[in-house]
Amino acid sequence: MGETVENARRSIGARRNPDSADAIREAAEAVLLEKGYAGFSIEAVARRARAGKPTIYRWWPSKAALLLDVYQRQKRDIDYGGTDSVEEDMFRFLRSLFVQWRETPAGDIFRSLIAEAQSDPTAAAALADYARERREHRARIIERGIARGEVRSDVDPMLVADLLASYAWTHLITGRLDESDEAIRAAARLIARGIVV
Amino acid sequence: MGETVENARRSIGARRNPDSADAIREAAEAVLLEKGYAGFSIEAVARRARAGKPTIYRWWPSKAALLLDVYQRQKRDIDYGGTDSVEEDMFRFLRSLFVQWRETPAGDIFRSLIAEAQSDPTAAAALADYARERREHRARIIERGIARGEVRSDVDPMLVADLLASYAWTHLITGRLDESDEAIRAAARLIARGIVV
Amino acid sequence: MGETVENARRSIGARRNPDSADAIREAAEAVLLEKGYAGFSIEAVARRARAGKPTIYRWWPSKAALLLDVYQRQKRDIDYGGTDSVEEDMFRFLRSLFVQWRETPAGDIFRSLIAEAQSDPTAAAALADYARERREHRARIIERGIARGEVRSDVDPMLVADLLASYAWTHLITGRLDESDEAIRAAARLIARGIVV
Amino acid sequence: MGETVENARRSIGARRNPDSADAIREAAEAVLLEKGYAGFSIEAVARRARAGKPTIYRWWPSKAALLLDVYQRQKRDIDYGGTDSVEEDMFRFLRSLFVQWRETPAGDIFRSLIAEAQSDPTAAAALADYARERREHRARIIERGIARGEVRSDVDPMLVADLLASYAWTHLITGRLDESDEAIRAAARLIARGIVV
DNA sequence: ACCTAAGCGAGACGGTACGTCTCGTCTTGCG
DNA sequence: CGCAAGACGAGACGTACCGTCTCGCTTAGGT
Repeated sequence: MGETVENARRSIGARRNPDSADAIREAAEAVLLEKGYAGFSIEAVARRARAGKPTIYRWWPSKAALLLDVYQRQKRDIDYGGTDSVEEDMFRFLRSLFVQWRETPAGDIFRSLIAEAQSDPTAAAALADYARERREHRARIIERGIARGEVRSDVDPMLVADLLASYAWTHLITGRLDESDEAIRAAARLIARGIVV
Repeated sequence: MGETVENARRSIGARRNPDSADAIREAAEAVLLEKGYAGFSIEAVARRARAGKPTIYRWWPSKAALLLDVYQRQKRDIDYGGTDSVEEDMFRFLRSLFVQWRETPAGDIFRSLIAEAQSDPTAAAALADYARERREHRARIIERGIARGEVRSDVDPMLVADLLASYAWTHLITGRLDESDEAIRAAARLIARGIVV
Repeated sequence: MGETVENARRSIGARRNPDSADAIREAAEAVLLEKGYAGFSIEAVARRARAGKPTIYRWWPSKAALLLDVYQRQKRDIDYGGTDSVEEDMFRFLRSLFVQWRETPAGDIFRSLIAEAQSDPTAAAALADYARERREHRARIIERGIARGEVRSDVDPMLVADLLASYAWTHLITGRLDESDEAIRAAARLIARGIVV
Repeated sequence: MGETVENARRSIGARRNPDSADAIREAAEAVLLEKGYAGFSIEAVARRARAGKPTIYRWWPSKAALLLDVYQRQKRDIDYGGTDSVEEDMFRFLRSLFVQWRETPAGDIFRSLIAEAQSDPTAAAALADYARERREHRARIIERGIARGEVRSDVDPMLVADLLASYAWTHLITGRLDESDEAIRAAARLIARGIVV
């Protein structure tokens, strides 16, 4: 999986060199991990990847684009439950997300992306798109609940997805990913109570 | 309110000059408003306030400290309800916060503070402190509900406050402060249903 | 000679841009001339040259290096005589140096360099090197005198060169470059008498 | 003599407090010794002396004034010979000066004063005055030589004094105070040969 | 015995410069 | 034409001093 380039990468002609792109993504992730968002600069990534800065700018127009790319590359599947209980499904989703953010670089990367989005409109747009897509995806938990008659039919699945994500995001950006399973379950239960028939 | 200094501010002896402090706070707010978080630098604030950089660093150890100061100075009271319905109280709190963030500089300032906290640990600590204090304050809505028997006594008021704040924060940082009253009420109702007896 | 850059200088690739180097040298000289050593700062030079500070630091590690460069760029040839009389050769050397220091920026630049060397060890080293090289060069006047039998063979040419330079330097740093030809010749004659056979 | 102030110095009424003046002079000397000219700032002296900056500015209008004061306070007598040989007298003077500059703070202080004089006109004037006075003093060595018939009567004593001082100053400012007695004697002999009958 | 005047330590003030960092752009020379 | 390399103008970073200011205190000398 694209281990560190040893001697030197060169151009492979008039087209994008996938090795370079990978090296840059890996370097970005490594820098983010080691130095955090504060030390995450295009300079640092280029140095680390032994890549020229223009090569980065050529393919990722902004820091945000690189962050998003790295985040999606890094992200693994989330447990969306699939039990016959919305509470259980929501609990598993939240716990799974908390674990992933806590134990892989994904959390730091996503925090960086959120930070970047507060000043860079393109990052903001990308983040908004991504968030909507994820909400839609998570909304299926509720839709399934409605379908099997567990959840009231007048509940807006997107609103519930929004509440779930909000809870997770806010814990991420305030450094509270260390919530216990009980605490997470309590949140899931509270929301579940609000929506079951 | 913050009239332009005419000739020049000077030292007023071996103690802090409140005029300078005010001028700096005002300049910080103005820069943030005009240039956004991306253009918010100590240099820019100093230039705008006609203050020396060391004067800023003397009293605000970091950009975060200045941001927080400006935010608290800017913040006005929030409607915490006080009706005999937790749903109504929560709705009023959320709507009032959305309005304030949308229609005053407070929203942009708080977004900046959140962004800053993702890279600056002191900002993160300050933000966490502030958030906890606010949560405790908002939890009273629920405590009142429990006291009058409207809310189940096994509900954790801090968890509810957390959910409320999460909803608001996430809408702030994803640029969705334009939710309709109906949407906000739907969120409040959902949570309320989950906690009433 | 040093026309003003019109639109903007740019990078010309991964190598030094001679235009920038020249612009910086010219700006340094101009600043030194107009503001004197007290007003000679890297900031001021960068401003004047419309160059970034890092560009200056990249090529001149210290103020001293820039000063020395400017001095050598500015310096023109000195009359080292070449007559058949050491007295006449020494006189011409001294007079030529006094004239140059008095009538061109070289004098002020060299004074600055001496001042800088009193606090900056790298400047001190550079100045010591330069001084030694110049002494060796000037010592040839005496060596020629020894060769043609005019000067005693037990005279150390470097000592004589040292005395000559000392006389000039001291007059420079105490603002006594306005010595008459007679005064300069008297000094040359005194030293000559001490060394002829 | 002027031991470290223990508790605090205070005003002693509407007149200069000699204790403060002494403490400042001592602090100036100590700072110069420990940090060198580069670290010699009014701030540093004030800190060291536990004095207010205005107290320093009140009595010494410039860094140069303080330096000169400290130099004169520090300076001890020089051996002006008094033998019946100008060469011996000049040698003793030079050696004595080299030793003093090398082994006491005087050398560093004087270097600083010379540096300061290159940018500060008041320092330059003070230095020029001081130098002239010292030259006149040293010229007596030659005058005595003329009086006893050892030195040619057409020799200008001030020129000889100038050459002597120049040799010493230049060695001071180029860090060559470590000349051997032989080297110093060679210089004295060369000049002596040029002036004896 | 009171009052004024000036010196004192202290330290904040508006500034300028420091030397370093990163930004995003540019151009080269190789492949 | 892509690539590594790295220089470029720009400008922010946080720190050190600059020289000035005002404070609250102390003391001496004139009233």
